[in-house]
Amino acid sequence: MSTSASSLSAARTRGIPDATVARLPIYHRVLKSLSDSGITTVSSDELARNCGVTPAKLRKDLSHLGSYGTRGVGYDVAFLSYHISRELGLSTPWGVVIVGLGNLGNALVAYRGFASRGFDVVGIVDTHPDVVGTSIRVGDRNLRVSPLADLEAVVAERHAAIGVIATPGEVAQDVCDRLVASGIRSILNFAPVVLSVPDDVEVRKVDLAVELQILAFHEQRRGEEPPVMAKVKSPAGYPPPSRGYEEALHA
Amino acid sequence: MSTSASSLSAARTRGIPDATVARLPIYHRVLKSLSDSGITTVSSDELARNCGVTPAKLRKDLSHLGSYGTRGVGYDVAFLSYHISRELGLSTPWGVVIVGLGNLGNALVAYRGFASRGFDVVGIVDTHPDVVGTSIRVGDRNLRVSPLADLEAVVAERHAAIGVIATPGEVAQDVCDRLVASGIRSILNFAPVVLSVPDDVEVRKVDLAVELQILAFHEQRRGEEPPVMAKVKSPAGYPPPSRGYEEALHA
DNA sequence: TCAACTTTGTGCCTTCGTTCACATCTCTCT
DNA sequence: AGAGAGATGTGAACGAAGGCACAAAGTTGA
Repeated sequence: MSTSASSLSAARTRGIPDATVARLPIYHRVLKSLSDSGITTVSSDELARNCGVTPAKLRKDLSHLGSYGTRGVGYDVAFLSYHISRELGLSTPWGVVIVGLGNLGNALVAYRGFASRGFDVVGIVDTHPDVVGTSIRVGDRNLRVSPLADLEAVVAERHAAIGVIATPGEVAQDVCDRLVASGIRSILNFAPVVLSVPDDVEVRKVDLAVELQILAFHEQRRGEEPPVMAKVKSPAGYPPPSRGYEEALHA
Repeated sequence: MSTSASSLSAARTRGIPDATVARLPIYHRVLKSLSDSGITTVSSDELARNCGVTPAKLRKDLSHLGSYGTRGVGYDVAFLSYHISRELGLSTPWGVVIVGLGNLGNALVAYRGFASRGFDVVGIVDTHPDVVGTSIRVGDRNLRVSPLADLEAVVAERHAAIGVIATPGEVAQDVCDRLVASGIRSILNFAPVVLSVPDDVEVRKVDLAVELQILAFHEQRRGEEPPVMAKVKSPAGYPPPSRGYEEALHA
């Protein structure tokens, strides 16, 4: 599956398989879409098609939450949507602190999908003098960018529950350690490094280059050489010409 | 794992399990890091620690590529790194076309990790008159932003093999269809929609909100209520107060 | 009321992925 | 040269996830 990784050892929680949990947000989003279209009832076949999964898988997933469907009819869209959002813990918004305000950090702050799905950006942290102290519009209010030194205070005072790391790789572990020390136990990491954290902290990772490399693998395995890009040709032996190493997401 | 999903039916290719393929890019990156540190040999224990996996898993993964280690010694960093990059198809750079130049699209274009890991942004496409025609620095040269109408031509003439969708959800399926029609068979989708594609096209998906929701699920299941965010309280019945629906990544 | 039809929920089986444990091979030291 | 230590590669056991097929339950129509 796409770019993600969990470091939390507790594989499944209260009997709901991880694979199911990973799909619930999709179901939730599609249900909301259906609801907005005025549809009030949907069958597992129909819903599954919209979610890109098989009907059997969908029904089994939903069966882990309880029996919220009606045989012979299907699922009530609003009812099912509510129970999924409840299961996902979206009834109360979660505070999110974003660390790193480079290109990616900016995109994250501007991303309106956060607010619309139960998350609330309560803190923005960076080190660069040019941005620290400036005000950024997020949602319906303005947020002042805090210096890295204030990270712990921001997390504590604004009750952040989730930390997002959008910094260069070199400082990601430091930021991570400080987030953990501040009490954060859920981290979304965009930096291209493997973070080490205590067992009770969950880290999910999004790595754009990794996604592309997985695509490249399958592309290559289609039996074709990549469309002639000319220039660079693979070396006869090893090692290949080394490219610049670690590149950061944040400029 | 990070937000990703494969729609390509061919689960495994040439005997290398999907789960292994998904980890190879990590191994490759860590090996490069070790190499840059002057380390020439590494044991599976050491490498596994750096990659955040167990030694047994690492060894089994590598065994699918061949026997590139030396018993009693470990792996030659450069040798192993080369074979992984070869397996991933990174010996020749892949052309990437990015569609959508909003906040996220901009971050992607600026992301130097692409160029450093075997990918080459050969095309940037958008619809907005303000950006179409402007020049953007990507890597060591400038690229002119093409209008959406030229998508097919850009893909064909510049030999793009991978398409990246960073558009609002509403137009993602259209863009996807046109990418596929242009011959693209590997797509990385950042728009919060499920794309439908022919069987021979692989789509990987990155959805930030989904990642956060998975974190929220586990956070909730730690037995604690989210740190008091005051204000919004969950409703007694259903449905919950509906929030604005589909939000796009691209402004 | 009853029969035909629709759709869920789930038991079973297969496939995929992970972990364990150890045989095998290499290197080092005496 | 031989013994001991160290690390890989892998068979086998285990566990998680996916898919099939059908019984159970509900609806519709006569």
